Amino acid sequence: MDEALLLDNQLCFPLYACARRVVGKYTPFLKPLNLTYTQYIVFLVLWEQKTASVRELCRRLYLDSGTLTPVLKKMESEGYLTRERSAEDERVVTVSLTEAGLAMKEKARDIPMKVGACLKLGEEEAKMLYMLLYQVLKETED
Amino acid sequence: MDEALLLDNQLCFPLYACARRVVGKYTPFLKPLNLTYTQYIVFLVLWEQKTASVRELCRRLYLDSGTLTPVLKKMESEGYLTRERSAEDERVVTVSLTEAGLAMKEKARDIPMKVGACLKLGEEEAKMLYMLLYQVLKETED
DNA sequence: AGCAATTAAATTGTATCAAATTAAATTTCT
DNA sequence: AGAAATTTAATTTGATACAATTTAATTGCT
Repeated sequence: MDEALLLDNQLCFPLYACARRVVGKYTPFLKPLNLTYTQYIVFLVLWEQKTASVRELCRRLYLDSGTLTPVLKKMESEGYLTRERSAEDERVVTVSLTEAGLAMKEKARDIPMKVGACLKLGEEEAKMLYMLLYQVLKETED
Repeated sequence: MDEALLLDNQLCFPLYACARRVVGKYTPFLKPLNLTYTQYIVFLVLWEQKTASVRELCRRLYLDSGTLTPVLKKMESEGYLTRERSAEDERVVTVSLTEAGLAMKEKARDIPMKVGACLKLGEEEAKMLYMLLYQVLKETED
């Protein structure tokens, strides 16, 4: 028998399933705000720094421009942010939060707490999981 | 400041990014076999048990029929499996591996090892991560 | 200065995903 | 038995993802 090929022996599998499950836990809280998960994580960055290039967003969110561009355009059309070519370097598109985008922060304030409650992980376990995930992200760079 | 809204404080985020990253590590090994990751995990189940209902596949893979049906049809059209209505209960579709599907197992044999090498996690860490992920999957059921 | 290499976004094509709906079969209840 | 409820798949719809390509701008090299 091929132990290595057993579904339950593959680390990738629970990782993949778990990510979809946890992202899904956000849906009931995001839906009333008319936000998707991807839009939400874009907001998380912009609530921190208010302005970012598309490149920076891609890097921080581990997403590529092919994914983010349409999401950003949608958010722009909904009035949550603006997209402008940089004057110094016209390749760069700078994304900036609008007042409406900033206002959304209040409505989303309690989401992390609510989702956290769904996970039922102890503090130590959450910290450990967090650490291991970032370790994998770091080790698999490039 | 809103600590909870910081991107780096959200467990969901590295989980989501990490899952996509690790799935991406399979691509270079799956592409020569002309397989996608989803097709690969369907194979993982079928290499174990040769036959499964769509329902069983959905449950084991944490995917729903909306995702699996087109994948299974594609794999059927490529000759890797068959789909048949059960005689006893015609709601049930039974998926069965063909010879070609079984033969694929040989070609995929070394994939777990190759991908595992990319992750660079120690045995203890891998075990811990694995355990925590399954714990989250269990705690977030229903 | 001028060309090559690089970089940033956007575009295109393929493959997922999940939620909601539909349709058919089966089970349960009376 | 027959209606109602449940179950299983399939379908439809909307939003992602990523790879590969394209376009335009900038940088590096000579």
